[in-house]
Amino acid sequence: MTNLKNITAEEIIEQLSEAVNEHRLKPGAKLREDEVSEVFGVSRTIVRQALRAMAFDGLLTIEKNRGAFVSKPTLKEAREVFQARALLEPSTARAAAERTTLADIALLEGHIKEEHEALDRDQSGLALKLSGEFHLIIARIADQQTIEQFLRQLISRSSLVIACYWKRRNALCESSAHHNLVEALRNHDGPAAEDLMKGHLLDIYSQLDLREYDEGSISLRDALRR
Amino acid sequence: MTNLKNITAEEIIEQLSEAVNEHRLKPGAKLREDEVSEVFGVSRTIVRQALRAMAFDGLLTIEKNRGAFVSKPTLKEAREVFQARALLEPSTARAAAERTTLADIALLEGHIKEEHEALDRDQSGLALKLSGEFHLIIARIADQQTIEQFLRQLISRSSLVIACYWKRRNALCESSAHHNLVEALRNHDGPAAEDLMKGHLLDIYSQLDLREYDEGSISLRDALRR
DNA sequence: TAGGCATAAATTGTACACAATGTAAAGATA
DNA sequence: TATCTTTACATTGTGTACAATTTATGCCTA
Repeated sequence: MTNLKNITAEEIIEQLSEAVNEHRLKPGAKLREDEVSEVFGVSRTIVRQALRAMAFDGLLTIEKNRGAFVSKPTLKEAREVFQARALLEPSTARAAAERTTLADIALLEGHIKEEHEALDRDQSGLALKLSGEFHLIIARIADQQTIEQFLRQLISRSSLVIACYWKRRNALCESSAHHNLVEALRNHDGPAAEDLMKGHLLDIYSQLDLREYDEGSISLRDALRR
Repeated sequence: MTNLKNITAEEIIEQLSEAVNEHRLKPGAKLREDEVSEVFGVSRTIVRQALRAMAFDGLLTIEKNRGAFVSKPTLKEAREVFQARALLEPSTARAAAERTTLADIALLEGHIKEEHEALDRDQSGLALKLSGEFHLIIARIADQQTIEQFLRQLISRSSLVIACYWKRRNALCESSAHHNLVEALRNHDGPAAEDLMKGHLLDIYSQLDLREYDEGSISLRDALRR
């Protein structure tokens, strides 16, 4: 991959996170320290730093003496992630609307364009990553670094949720939600941006299959008893 | 301190975090790896794990090749922390109200009692920590682990903000806000809990001195030019 | 053949040595 | 004296060896 030496932990985090967000690394996948250190040409020390950092963001789950795995959100976690986003993002979009510049608009539109192109090429993973970045940019426009950090985690975890619970296997529905949001931002219409974001999140949420299934296997015995 | 061996990184995080939350470790304080490892009787490897973890929560700031310091929130960060809390906590309090049990009430009242006792003994640091835990318990009652994690960070960082920007040096004002919140939760009155929490956070925020001061020193030259 | 036990291999966890860097002290020069 | 340089020291960063643990393999027994 990147063969130039002096690869830093941050670069590994960047690349691995991207792979997770694009679903090239799927929930449950194991990341062996030796393997990663070989791929990037660094020592295990650096790799461990990177894996730990990603675990803090919830992207990986580290099981003691067993290793690092791409996290598999439970149903509860999946719901919580979108509940948290529902609290943070609409207000943030409203705040962003009041500060949006022309450069911001251009950036957002560029992202939408790339996203569409990715979808046309059936690179749904890439499209998903770009879609997530779109939401992050809005937090950046709002100039809310603290919330942006939280959102970065939540959006990455959303990607895991989508990997696990998305209803239609084929395509990410091509909605005009992002386009409408950009319009609201362009017009500095805070309330509209807030409403659109709220609706957009509900829209995504509704396309997840979060029905309760038998979490059990606690009661396998019960399940077999007729 | 704890002399029994096999001290784990988590225990170090726990103890150091407590010290920061109680203002026994003040913003700007340096945590040398050797010193910490001596105190806890563990190797630097473990200490480094702990310090890194705390840095992720924003409690410490690690400067490359210089070490770990208790974070000093900037004015902007201070505002952002409370803006984020304002988005998360009121809704969480409302959700909590619908699920509060008698055991929860007892727990919260116990906390309030301890907090008062600490204040009576002039242990304002301890009171502050207990006050923060009160807010965390509400998130736990709401059964929102994701939000609880974020709040844990935000509340710790609030403690740093208070250490840096609290107006009156002497006492944490003895308000009845927590007591009123418990009443709302007891009555399963979600809207009331939400409003009380919103007001409570504004109340704390208004007691911070977040006036813009000359962040500069960028322009020392300008400052001296008459 | 299935299950359990012992052994070997693979993998992660930790300590430590040394390298890289930053910091303070002493000396030199003007 | 003040400022810059050099030197020595203190502290953090990284690679590696080894310990602890888990996982896989083969063997034995019922």
